[in-house]
Amino acid sequence: MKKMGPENIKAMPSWEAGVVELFVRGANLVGLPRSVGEIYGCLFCAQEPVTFDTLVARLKISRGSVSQGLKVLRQLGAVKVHYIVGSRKDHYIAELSMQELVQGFARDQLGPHLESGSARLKKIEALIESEVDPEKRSHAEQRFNTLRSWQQSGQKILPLVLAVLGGRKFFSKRAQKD
Amino acid sequence: MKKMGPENIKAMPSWEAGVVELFVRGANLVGLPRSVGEIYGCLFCAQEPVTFDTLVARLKISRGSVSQGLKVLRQLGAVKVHYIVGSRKDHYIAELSMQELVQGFARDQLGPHLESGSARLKKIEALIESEVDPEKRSHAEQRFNTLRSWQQSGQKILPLVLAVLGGRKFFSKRAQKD
DNA sequence: TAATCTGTTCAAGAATAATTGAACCTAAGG
DNA sequence: CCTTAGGTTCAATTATTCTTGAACAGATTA
Repeated sequence: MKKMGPENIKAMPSWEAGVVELFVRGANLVGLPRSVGEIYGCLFCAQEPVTFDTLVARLKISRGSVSQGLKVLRQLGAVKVHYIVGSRKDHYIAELSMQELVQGFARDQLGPHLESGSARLKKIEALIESEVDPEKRSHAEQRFNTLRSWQQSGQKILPLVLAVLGGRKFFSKRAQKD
Repeated sequence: MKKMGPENIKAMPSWEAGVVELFVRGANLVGLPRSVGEIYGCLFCAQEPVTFDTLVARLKISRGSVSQGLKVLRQLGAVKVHYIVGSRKDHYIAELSMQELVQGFARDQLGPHLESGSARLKKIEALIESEVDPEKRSHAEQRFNTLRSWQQSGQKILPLVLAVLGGRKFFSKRAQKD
């Protein structure tokens, strides 16, 4: 089979650089590493599926970063693998549906936090009932109720956001293996 | 004037420790340093206004951290200073209105990002019009439109979130000096 | 004015998080 | 089998962010 010659490694056009920068800031905003933003940005701009090696060349980051970044993005549902016939390389494309992106983020990044938060609230409640002496109990309970009401508000918001973005359903329990 | 004896420095009750932990994780979730979460958590639990020194003692963190943490929290509107008569010390109380907290966060943390994002979008648009060669122009424009539609969705969401939390108005331009 | 009390600032050090690159798999080709 | 291409892993390095504490500034009192 044909050996691929050196790839498409011409410099990134400036509008793409701008988009990449935008996604780098976005990634940072939601607590993801810069490299993840770069990779998504690059795929977002691309007209055709992009290979691993092209990402390394275009972004000038290490193979390790690309591998890990793609892993995160696949897991979030932000990129899809596009298998191309006579090529052993994986080709990647960006998921452009905001709905998908937000759902993936909610599932993988927010979900676990919300669950653990919920567990912690239960613990706190138990501690209040068992360890706070009566004179202070009422105040502690009041604060606890505030926390719970915040949690409830939070839970209302997520589905709402998904609805605005055109989404239908919410996250169940997760699936998708590495 | 009377010299204050050594403060209330008994160990933090375990339910408070739990709440502090919760806020530490919350702070981390929204990109704020641990110490800010600790301080807010401590104030949140307190029955009465708390002094600077009490925070240092209860949380076992440095005066510098407390000073900086309180600065952030004041700026966000998450704590208020409560002036108490015959005391030169500042006393702090936590703002318990979720609405206030979210508004402050939107104004100080999100706002600037959204504005700069908007500016970047304009730049990208200009670059596409001026530098992308015709065969690729249409694709680039299509991607740009996707970005803009995402931005618009984002802008719809914020007021909506504030509404769910009982808020009325949104952020204008900011005020409040250090 | 000196002395003390409160709190702030910021450079230096400590702690975290991200990136790199070489070793390492696995599948396919020869 | 042995080799190579394509990717992944992970320990070590590097970059970033947080915390600390000593020096500082203002404000009050003696």
